Amino acid sequence: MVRKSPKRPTDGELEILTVLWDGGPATVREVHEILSERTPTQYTTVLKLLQIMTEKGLVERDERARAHIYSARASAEETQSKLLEDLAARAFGGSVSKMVQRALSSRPATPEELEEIEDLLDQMRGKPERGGSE
Amino acid sequence: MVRKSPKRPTDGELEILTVLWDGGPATVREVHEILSERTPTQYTTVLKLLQIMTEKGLVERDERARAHIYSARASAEETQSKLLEDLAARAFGGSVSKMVQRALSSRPATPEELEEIEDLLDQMRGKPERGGSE
DNA sequence: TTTTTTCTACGAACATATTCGTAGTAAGTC
DNA sequence: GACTTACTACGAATATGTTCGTAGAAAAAA
Repeated sequence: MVRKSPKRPTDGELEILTVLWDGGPATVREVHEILSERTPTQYTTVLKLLQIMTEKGLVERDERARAHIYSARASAEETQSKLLEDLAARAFGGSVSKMVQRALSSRPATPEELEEIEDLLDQMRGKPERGGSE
Repeated sequence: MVRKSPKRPTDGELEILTVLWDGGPATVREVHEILSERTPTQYTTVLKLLQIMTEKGLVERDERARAHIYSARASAEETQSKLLEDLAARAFGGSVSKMVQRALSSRPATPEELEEIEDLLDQMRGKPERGGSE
């Protein structure tokens, strides 16, 4: 058996996490309602996924009420960062900045977005110490 | 049956594509040799994957010699861009620039890298029209 | 020519993800 | 209390990905 690294969330899981990040803790019904606007799905499909995600530790479940309330265990920020790290490792030889460059060169951003990115760069130049992960 | 969008390459497929991008067209043996340094794998596993990738159109196969020669069908650039688009869609509400910002803020780059990114931004401000792929 | 090596094809086992139906139970309604 | 609705648990079918062994042919070596 091959030991896989912490494994990123699957597509389905990520969709659900997105709902939870956007709207906060929610019941199966609520998740299902939001989700099925985009992707027609059966109620029990969402339920099952949430149960699996609970086992995996991706979400937390509050069982006090009859309708359990699920919430994302990791923040959007953390998960997004991990996904990016993962993609960088798999497709960019581990180089986040190569990845950023590809992202920027293949898709022009609006002036506002450029501005924001610019600010970020300034900020990083100002204090090049470690801010976040890893 | 749900029609999925063009579907990104799987992990295994991406690993092989990376080898082909780096070293150019190669036989199964060559791919296997390079690959198995990182990930111990059986020869026939690589063979099978390459066969599947041929069916899927991810690689092209030159059968003139006994040992077939495989080459990546899409460039690294194209594929990387697609992977980024895909991740942006799945995890960043479709916003590439949000994704870039997350990538930059979670992982400081070296001054050289910052410089490169800076140049890219300048370039984009110079000509904000569509430049590249897609 | 016989033997050994190198290749491809392919089936099959196994793992993981996804989807949904059915069963059973608790809660609300009449 | 009887009936209907809302929920969870769970099994199972299906899809896809991954891994590898075996068979057979072609080529190279002896």
